[in-house]
Amino acid sequence: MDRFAALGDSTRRRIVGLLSEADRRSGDIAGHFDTSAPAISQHLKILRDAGMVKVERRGRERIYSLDPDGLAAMEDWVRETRRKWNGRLDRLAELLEEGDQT
Amino acid sequence: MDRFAALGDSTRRRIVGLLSEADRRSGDIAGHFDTSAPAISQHLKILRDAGMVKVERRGRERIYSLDPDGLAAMEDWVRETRRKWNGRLDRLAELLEEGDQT
DNA sequence: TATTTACTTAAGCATTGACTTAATTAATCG
DNA sequence: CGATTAATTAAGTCAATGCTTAAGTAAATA
Repeated sequence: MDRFAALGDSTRRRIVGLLSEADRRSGDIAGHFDTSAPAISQHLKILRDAGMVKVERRGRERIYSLDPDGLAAMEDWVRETRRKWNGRLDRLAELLEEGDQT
Repeated sequence: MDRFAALGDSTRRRIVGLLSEADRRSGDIAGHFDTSAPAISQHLKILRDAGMVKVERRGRERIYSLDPDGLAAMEDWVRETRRKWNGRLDRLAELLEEGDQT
């Protein structure tokens, strides 16, 4: 599952939101949801595979943190899409000015 | 299906990419893919419902265009997530400076 | 007006995805 | 060591998703 598909799920988006505020233990994350711990663990695996979060083992706990590279990749896509869109508007404006003979 | 789920599919992301470059007829869009026209039509409906694209009827053609509001909503989520993440870094830097007694 | 063109909607099917409970792994504590 | 705690992996279920072909709608054209 790629980054976008991973964020297509609202639970996973909320997890990313939680991790943007602070690093958290797996159980801590699960505590924010009504679903079972295994379900959250599965979501975390998907986010890990998608490069959106990182884990660090600490004793029997696993500390999850946001992977800024994953977020940056998202930003890149959005920015590029926006850039192309804006470029069209700019070209349109140029055309209008030409016709205008200002 | 919400905006993020809609963009979770790579075909739909490519459609959005195409529309960021230019408005296009339904058939024109379908021509960029190997899948059938009905499949693309279904994707377009999902993007429409998610507020990512708009349609305008012109004779028997349908002209699709990117809905910039939909893109803006995406940008908002990404920006907010980034903002919180950066906020953490800033607070960390402050703590380091305090301890530093510079 | 009959036909073609552009596109969507319907129906059916295979796959994927999210959830559950049960079982497993691994670290800590009495 | 045996029990508890933290988390993951396994197995199974059910709904949702994406695709296909067939059928339907509506505008343009011969």
